[in-house]
Amino acid sequence: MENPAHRRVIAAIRAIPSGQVAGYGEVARRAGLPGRARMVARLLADNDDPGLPWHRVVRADGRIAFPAGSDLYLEQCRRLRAEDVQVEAGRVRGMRPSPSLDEHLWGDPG
DNA sequence: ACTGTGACAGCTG
DNA sequence: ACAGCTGCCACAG
Repeated sequence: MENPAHRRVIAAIRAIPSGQVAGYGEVARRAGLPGRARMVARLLADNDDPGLPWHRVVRADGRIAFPAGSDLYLEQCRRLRAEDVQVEAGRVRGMRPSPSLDEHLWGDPG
């Protein structure tokens, strides 16, 4: 069964262009459902559509959501690399952790 | 209604 | 960058 909110999330995931990634919370936000990151995760877990680019959804810090070494982890890693996405230590390059208070106040000294 | 769990996020040390 | 804690939402028992 599918709710209107579910369709939004699925659409948001399908909207992620190849070679790019988005966080769970990001997807939820784009779907007009701020704070529903867990919902995105649940939908993906329940998802059956092989055409859905689920591999483009990662954690907010760019890390793969699966435990390192697991089948799904390896699969996602493989798919991302197939799209020329730099993946290192289970983490996607280009994503950066949320700015800490220090960096936010003082700025990045570089 | 309460509790436990999970493909999460944000802040703090 | 890493670990710990808290807040959050949805679902199953």
